[in-house]
Amino acid sequence: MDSRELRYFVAVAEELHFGRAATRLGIAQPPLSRTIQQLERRIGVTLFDRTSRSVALTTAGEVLLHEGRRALTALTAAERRAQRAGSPRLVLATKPISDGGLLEKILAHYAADPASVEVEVRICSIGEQAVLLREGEADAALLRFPHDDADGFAYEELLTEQDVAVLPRTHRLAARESLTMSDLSGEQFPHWPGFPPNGGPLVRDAAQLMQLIALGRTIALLPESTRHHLRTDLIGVPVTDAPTSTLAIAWPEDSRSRPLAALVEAAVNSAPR
Amino acid sequence: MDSRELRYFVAVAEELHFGRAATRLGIAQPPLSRTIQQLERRIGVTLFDRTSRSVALTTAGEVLLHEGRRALTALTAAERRAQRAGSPRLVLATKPISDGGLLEKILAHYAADPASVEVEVRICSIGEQAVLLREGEADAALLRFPHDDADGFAYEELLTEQDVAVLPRTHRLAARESLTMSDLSGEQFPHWPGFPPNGGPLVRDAAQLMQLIALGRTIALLPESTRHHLRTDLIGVPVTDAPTSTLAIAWPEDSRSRPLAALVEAAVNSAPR
DNA sequence: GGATATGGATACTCTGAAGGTATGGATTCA
DNA sequence: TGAATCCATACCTTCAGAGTATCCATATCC
Repeated sequence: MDSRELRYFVAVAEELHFGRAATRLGIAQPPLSRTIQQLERRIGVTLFDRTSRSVALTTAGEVLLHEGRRALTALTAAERRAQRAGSPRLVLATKPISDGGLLEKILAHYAADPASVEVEVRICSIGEQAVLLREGEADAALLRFPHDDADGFAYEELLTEQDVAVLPRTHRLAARESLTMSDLSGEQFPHWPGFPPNGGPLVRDAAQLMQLIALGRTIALLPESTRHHLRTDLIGVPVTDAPTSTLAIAWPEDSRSRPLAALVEAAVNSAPR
Repeated sequence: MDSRELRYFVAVAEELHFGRAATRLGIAQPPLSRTIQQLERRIGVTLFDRTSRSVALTTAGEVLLHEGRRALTALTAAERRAQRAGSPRLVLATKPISDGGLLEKILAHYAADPASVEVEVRICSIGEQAVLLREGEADAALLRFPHDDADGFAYEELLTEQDVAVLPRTHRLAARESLTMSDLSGEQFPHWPGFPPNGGPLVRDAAQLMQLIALGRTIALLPESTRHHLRTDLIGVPVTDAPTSTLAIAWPEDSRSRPLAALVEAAVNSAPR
């Protein structure tokens, strides 16, 4: 199959509207209609049930949307990885607050390796690391289980922490030595992107989250290590029965790059124990 | 990136010769040279070191070959899976001899499910199941670990067996009650495709293997269950310290098809214990 | 060392696929 | 019933991709 056709198909499948999809693709509507028809004819299945008023995916269309997206990201990933293969430099994707204080150690450890190359650290917004890794923009990423998803990646677990409640210092529970989850039952938690809305404010990055907590609009359960770099108007209070999460370094399963292997090793050696 | 360019690149990378690659692609050499030049220019890296006498992959080229092959199979897989999504039918890929006698049970179990759909069984030659699964030709495959590789697939282990030595009845060891690996040290084992040559005859399918064993040209270590359907001129002799192998059913990690889930369940329920 | 062969690059020509505009025809809605 | 919406069709245009002929560099051989 031609990747152009697939890109067009995905656009229509996402918009469920030929006109809008055409605009998004920067072409006129008629050639888009034709291309989709050609695609359907060539592969021999109907992809959309369309009336003159509505467009809906068929079962086959749903499958093609799902698998096709994968194929397209694989395509762009191939290109990006090839581009970056020339320049001897690693890109490490990480979230701003949840590196468990390990990031500096990892970089120092790795830099001590005489064969080390330059490491570019890309601070990502929430959930973005996996995308960067999948699209070949990054060589490795620090992920946090179970929040992040490592399917299709190899990974090494680095450290497991319990969450603490991050509260404004003015919060009624801020002075407590420790809390239990039931103490937090009435609280408003943030709405993480990619998760179902829970009534809380939508949060895209760490600074924004901290600001919202400071304003008393939400509170959050974050890994213990974040306590070391909280703003002065916030406080982290232990929660005895809080969930734990595990920091891991992940990389594309099939990568056989030496510098990457050294970086992973440095990360593992930087982890406690 | 355009999939056409990538296909052209892969052809040249595999042939390391523009003329041959062009022939293979069914086009003339000049447009191929131009397309590769355009690709290099667009992504900004040199993919081949070429003199007027030789063509060699650069590091970036190697990366693109590896990743690009993946992307192309993902592309064809997307198409095949979409094509097959319409017709309610499952394709199960398996090797001819190594189903552990389980295949019939699985099919019977599954057919008993009132919601079951037709199952096409594709008998594969060695190592072909993973390819069929990867390319979207099959919905599930019976694999044998550690011989087969399940990377990128989900799987359930079904049963573990110890290998027996399959010998011609005329073989000097054929009458023995049992053997050890050291008894077999002087024997000629077959050359499995995809493995380094070991001097033995290259074997592509089961019938061929059995024939070669009967002729005394080779012997093989095969799962115990194959003893039930050996030719009468062959015999399977237990080997006390032979390696074990595990039969598993594998499927594309991200498949969410109901009939497939039912088939997997039937397979698990068909397995001993 | 000159003749020959090999193999990728370049110059040019041409065709068809991809894109554009105009419009048709079905459905919804006021 | 008329207007609006939206996908399909008809027809035209353009440029990317394919072809042929040829050049140029290097290896090979007598």
